[in-house]
Amino acid sequence: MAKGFSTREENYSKWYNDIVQKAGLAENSAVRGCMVIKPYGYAIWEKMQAGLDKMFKDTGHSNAYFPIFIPKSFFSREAAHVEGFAKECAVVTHYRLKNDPDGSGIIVDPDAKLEEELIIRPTSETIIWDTYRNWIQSYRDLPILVNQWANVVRWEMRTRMFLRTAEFLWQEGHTAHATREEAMEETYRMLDVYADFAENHMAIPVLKGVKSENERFAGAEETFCIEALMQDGKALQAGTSHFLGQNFARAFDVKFTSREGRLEYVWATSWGVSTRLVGALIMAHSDDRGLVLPPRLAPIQVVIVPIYKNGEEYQKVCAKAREIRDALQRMGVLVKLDDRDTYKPGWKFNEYEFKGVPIRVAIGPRDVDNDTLELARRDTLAKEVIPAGQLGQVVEAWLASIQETLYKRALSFRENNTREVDNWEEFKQILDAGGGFIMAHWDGTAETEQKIKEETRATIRLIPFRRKEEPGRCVYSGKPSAGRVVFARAY
RNA sequence: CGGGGUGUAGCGCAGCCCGGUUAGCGCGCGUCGUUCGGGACGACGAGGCCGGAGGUUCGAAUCCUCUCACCCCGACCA
Repeated sequence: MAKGFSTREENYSKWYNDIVQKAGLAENSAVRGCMVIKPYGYAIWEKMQAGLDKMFKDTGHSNAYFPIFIPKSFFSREAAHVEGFAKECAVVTHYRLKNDPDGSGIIVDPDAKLEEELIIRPTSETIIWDTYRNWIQSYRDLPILVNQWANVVRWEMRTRMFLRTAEFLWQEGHTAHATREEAMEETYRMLDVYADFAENHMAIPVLKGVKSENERFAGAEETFCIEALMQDGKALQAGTSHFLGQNFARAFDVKFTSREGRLEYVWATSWGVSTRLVGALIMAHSDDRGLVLPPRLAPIQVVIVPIYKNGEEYQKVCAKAREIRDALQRMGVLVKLDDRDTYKPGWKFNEYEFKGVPIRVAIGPRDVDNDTLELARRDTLAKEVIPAGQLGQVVEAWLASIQETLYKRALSFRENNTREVDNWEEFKQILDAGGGFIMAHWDGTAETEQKIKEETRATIRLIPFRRKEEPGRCVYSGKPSAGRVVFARAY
């Protein structure tokens, strides 16, 4: 185990914080609840953005940008929406500072009070639908398929790096459609995009389903989500896609003339994922030696560490190292040659290990003489000496294999920690003994869900889309149930 | 907002109960030398308004009062 690292066993949340800190992903800032995302952490987010952005474009969406400030009155137009977000909004009340007359510093100028306060967006439905009103008159103007990359602010009581911060980065898609069916299709489509991204880019298997009423987005008719299981047995909501019905169209009076000449309200969706995904990535794959990154999201896929005793060897080894770096680069591999003379090879091995770099190539004088290279893979920690000429094909194979191994490992973890439970005592016992997903019957009432939450801190993560028809009895109330839902303690 | 904790060098901490020279340790940092295939070693060196304000005292990191900040656990949430 790495020096100065907590283990998952010992203290899971300390382990998580150690990784964030030691891998150089982020740090706390001078502002409570807000983090500084450091270059390496931001590079991971950029890779996520790139992957998702392409998928959004491929499904017909365009990016746009709306203001960070939302007039308070907009916000209160949709009743459920305000209700849901009111408690965590930052509000701008003034637009000017001035020197304190008593000379002790700077104060808010009381004469610069805003006519109407501005909310710093916790999400952008209201300002976007206020704008869409002017964009939409006819069915010919539909659909509108827009996405925005932005920051949002939700004044959370308690925060955790990446998983919950007062300000976070995300994307929010906001679409407008002529029919319920089309909007519903879009809601499903984007959830599939998220699931595809989670599984194929992040190597994290996810469950897809519908949120219960309690967990539904404020202002939505239905919220779909993907849920992943973290290594400590807690669930993490990794993405949501909302069918907003005509709620926002009504609130902002967005109507269009249909093909049949009728004036109708527009149908809406919204969907988002955030920098929280970075937290999911950490908790899904990393081990007691540090971060483990799936190759598709690794800012550095291969690091080359030269080994040498003196200046002469340094020249010789680095010349060869530069050759292989260039060769890998030509193949499109993200490769870094760390030829710094200020750190020792052993130090670098550890450094890149806790940064989660998938493949390490070590090259020393012996390798140059024998025309070999030593490769090590981060997921299994296996080392292998290969002929230098095979580097390209081995790297390619390993990157694919690491991506696959991580997914399979995460999948088998989830399978081993998903249990069908029909007995209330067992339900509680499993939660206290490591958690995981619990598939249990539920009577469908919010009251029962609430009671279960109060007694166990577990919530309904989702009602699976595809669940077998299996009549049963609610694990808590014993009342009839049409099928199992997924319970877990969640982040 | 409730409960618990912590503020002493860049980071992690000791010292505080029981007040008394120049406030200490580890890591990190700088210079030099030896090292370099899994976090090297030695020598020398730099770095502190002991979170802030007030008080008690001949004397405060240490005792008292007040304040501010942050962290952890809850409630709330992506």
